[in-house]
Amino acid sequence: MTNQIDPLSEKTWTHRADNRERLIAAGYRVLSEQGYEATTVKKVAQVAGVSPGLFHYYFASKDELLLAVLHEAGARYGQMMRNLRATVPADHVLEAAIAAAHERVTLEPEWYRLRYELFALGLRNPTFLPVLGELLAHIRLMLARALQDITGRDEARAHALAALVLACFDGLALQQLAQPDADLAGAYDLLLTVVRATDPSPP
Amino acid sequence: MTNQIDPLSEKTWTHRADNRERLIAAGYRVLSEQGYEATTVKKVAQVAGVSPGLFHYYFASKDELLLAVLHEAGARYGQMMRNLRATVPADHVLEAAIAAAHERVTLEPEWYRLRYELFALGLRNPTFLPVLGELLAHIRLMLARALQDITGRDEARAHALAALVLACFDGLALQQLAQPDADLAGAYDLLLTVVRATDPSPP
Amino acid sequence: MTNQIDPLSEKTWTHRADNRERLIAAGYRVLSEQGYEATTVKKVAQVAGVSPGLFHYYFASKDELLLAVLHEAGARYGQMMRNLRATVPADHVLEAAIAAAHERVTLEPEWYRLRYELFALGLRNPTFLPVLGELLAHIRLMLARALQDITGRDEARAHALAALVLACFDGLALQQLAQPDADLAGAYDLLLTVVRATDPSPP
Amino acid sequence: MTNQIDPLSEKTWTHRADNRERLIAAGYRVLSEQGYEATTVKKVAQVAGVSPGLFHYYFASKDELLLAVLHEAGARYGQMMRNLRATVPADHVLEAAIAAAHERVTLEPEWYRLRYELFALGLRNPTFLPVLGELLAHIRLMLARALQDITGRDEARAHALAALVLACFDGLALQQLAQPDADLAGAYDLLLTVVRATDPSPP
DNA sequence: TATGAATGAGGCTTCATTCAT
DNA sequence: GATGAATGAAGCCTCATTCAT
Repeated sequence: MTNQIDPLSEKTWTHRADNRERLIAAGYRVLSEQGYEATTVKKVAQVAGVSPGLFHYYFASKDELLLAVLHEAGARYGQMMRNLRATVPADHVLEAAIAAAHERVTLEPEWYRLRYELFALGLRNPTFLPVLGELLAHIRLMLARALQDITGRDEARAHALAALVLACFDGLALQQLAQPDADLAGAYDLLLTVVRATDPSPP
Repeated sequence: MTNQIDPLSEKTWTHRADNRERLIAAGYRVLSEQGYEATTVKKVAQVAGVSPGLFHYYFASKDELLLAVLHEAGARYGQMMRNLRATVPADHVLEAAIAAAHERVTLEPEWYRLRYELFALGLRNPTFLPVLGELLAHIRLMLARALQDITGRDEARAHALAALVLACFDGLALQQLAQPDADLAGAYDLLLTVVRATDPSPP
Repeated sequence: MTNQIDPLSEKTWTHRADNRERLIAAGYRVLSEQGYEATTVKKVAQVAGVSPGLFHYYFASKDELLLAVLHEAGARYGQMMRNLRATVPADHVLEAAIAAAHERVTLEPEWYRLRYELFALGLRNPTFLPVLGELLAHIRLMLARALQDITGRDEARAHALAALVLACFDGLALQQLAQPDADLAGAYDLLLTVVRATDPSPP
Repeated sequence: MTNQIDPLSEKTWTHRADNRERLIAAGYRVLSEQGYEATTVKKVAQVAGVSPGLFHYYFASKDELLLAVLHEAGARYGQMMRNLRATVPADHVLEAAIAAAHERVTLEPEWYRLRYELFALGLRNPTFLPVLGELLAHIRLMLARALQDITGRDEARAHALAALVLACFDGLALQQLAQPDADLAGAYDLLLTVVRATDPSPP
C-alpha cells in the first residue's frame, strides 16, 4: 500500500506490475531467513505487500518462486563475477574473488543461507537437483575461466582447482556462519596460497 | 497408568525393549532421505515398527529426535576417525581420511544428505546452530590433530589447514551429489597434494 | 460507457461482436465436459477466446451462464423435435424420436452430461429446481403431443406414456454412458414396442 | 458429544470407534443434501460431531467418503430387495419393487439426490464412472432376476426389461422430484402394466 | 511402556468477483 | 466493450501432539 515512491516518475507506482519483482524480493528474504519449508506463501505475500491470492497469479507454486529467486540470485552473482573480471587485473581476479567470498559471509549471510537451503533441498528433491547441479557447474566454470587467465592451458587442472575453490567457498562459509567467532582468515589465506602455488607459470 | 511391568520378568514380549534405538535408526533413514520437514513422526514410527504414540514417549519433539540422530551419527564418525588413526600409519591418516571422505560420497550419500539437512537447519534455527557449530569444530579438531602428527607444531597452520580440508570434504561432496556424473577425482587428488605440500617438515 | 459503436459501420474489429454467444458456446463445452463446479469462469473465458474480466460483463455470475446455456440447448432441442414432426410421418415420430435419443447417446454424449449436471444441480439448488421442472415438463409435453398424433384422445394416458418415455430416455442414456459396452438396443426396442402397444387405435 | 446412548450397554459409548460410521452417516446426509462439491469435509465432520482432522484419519480423501457412502447405501438397497423377494410372493415382487420405488421418492428423496449426485459425477469423473457402471449393472441384475421369476427363461428379454424398469425408476423419480406436484401415478401404473404384459407366461 | 484414536492449527492452492485502465 | 491484475474467502489435506486405555 505505502511503497517508496520515486517522486520524479510520472506515474506514481509504474503500473504496479512490478509486483512480481516484489514477490521475488520478498521470497529471497523470507526463504533465506526462514528456510524453504518454514516459508509460507502467505508470509511472502505479506512481506511483498500484496494479497495472498496474488502469489499464485504470478507463481504456480511455492517451488516456482524458489526457482525464480535462485535464477535472480544467480544472475546477480554472474554479474558480480563479470564486474570483477572487468575491473581487476587478470592475475588478481582469483584473489579478489576469494576476498569477496570471505567478505560476503559477513555482509550478506542470507546469500549463503539461501544457498544451503537449496543444497539441502536439491539433495533430496528430484525437482531441484538439476538446478543445483547447474548452479554449481556454472560457478565452477566461471572460476575455471578466471583460473586459466593465470594458470594457463592445463584445463583439467584448472577445473580441479575450480572445484576445490568452490568447495572451500561453500565449506568455509558454512563454518563461519556456524561459528561467527571462529577466525577463518587463516584458512582463506591458505586457499589463496594454494591457488597461487598451483600457478605453473614461469616457464 | 499403573500396569507397570515387573522389571524382573524376562521381558514379556521378546526383546524389543530398545525401541528408542529403533526410532533413532529409523529417524536417521527417514531424515536423510526425506529431509527434516518432510519427515513425519508417523513415518519414523512406522519405519521403526512402532506405534505413532510411542514416539513422544521417547522424544519430546521431532527436534529432539534429530538431535539424538546427530549425536549418534557424530559418535559413529568419531569412532571411525579413531579407527583410522589406530590402523593407519600416522603420515597416511590424512590420505586415508580424504580417501574415506571421497568414497563415502558414493557409499553412504545419506550421511551427507543428513549433514546438509543439519546445515540448512542450523543456519536459520537458533536451536540447532550451536549443535552445528560444535559438530564442525569437533571434526576440525580431529583433523587438526591428525595434521599435527605430520605437520608438526605450527598449530595455527594446522587449524587453518583443517578448516580447509573440512570445507573441501563438505563442498566437494555437495558437488558430487549434485552431479553424480561429474568426475571430481582430480579435485580430491589436488587436495591431497595440498595437504602434503603444506608439510613443512624436516627439510 | 458511451463509446457506442455506430451500428452502420462495418464492424470495426472484424466480426467478433458476438462475444456473448462465444461464451455460451464455450460454457456448453466446458460445463458438459467438466461439470458445474469444476467449470471455472476463467476456463470458459479462455475457451471462448476472451479475457476473464469480460465474463462478468455479460453474465452476472456463473449460474447465469448455466441458465443461458440451458436455454440455448433447450431451444435447440425444441427445434429438433419440430423438425422431426415436420419431416417424419405422424405415426413414426415417436419411433424417430426414440431412435434419435438412442443415437444421441453416442453422437452427442455431452448433451446428456449437461442434462445430468442440471439434474444433480436442480435436485438440491432451489434456484435451478424450477428450471429443471420446466425443462422436463416441456419435453414431456412435446412427447405427449407427438403421442396423441397416434394414440388419439386419451390425454391422461398420453401424458403417462410421455412421462415414461422421457424417463426411459434419461434413464437408458445414463446406463449407456455409464457402461459404454453395455448393449441396450434391446431395451430401446422394447420401449418402441411398448409405445406401439399402447396404441389403442382402430381395433 | 451428546449422542444417543444405549443405557443397557456396559460401556457408555462403545469405544467410540463407530466414529467412522458416524462420518459415513453424516456424509450421506450432507452429500445428498448439498451435493458433492458443496459438501465440505469440515461440515461432514461437524455433522458427525467429530473434529475436522479425524475425517482424514478414516478417509484418505473426500472421494473415499463418497465411495464408502455409496457402498453402504448399495448394501442397504440390496438388503431391501432381498427382503422383498423373501417376503412377497414371487409373482408380486416386481409390483412391490415398483411401488417401493415410487414411494421412496417421497419418503426418502435424499436417496435419489445422492444417486443423481453420483450420476453427474460419474459421467465426467473417470474415478467414479466404473462405480456408477457397477451400481447400475448390479441393480439391473437384481431386477432381471426378479423378472425371471415371472417372465421365465427368455434371459435377453428379462435384461432388456430390467434396463427399462431401472431407467423408469431413475427417470420418473427425477421428474417427480423436479416437480413435486406432478402426478406420476399414471406413469408408474403404466410401467406395471408393461411389466405384466411382457409376461409370456400361460403358454 | 505401548497403542492408536482424536484434536486443531495451519499450509497450499483455487476461484468467483471486482476494478482501474 | 475489453483487459488482466488484484483480492480475499474457503477448501482439502497434513501433521505434531495429546490422551484414554
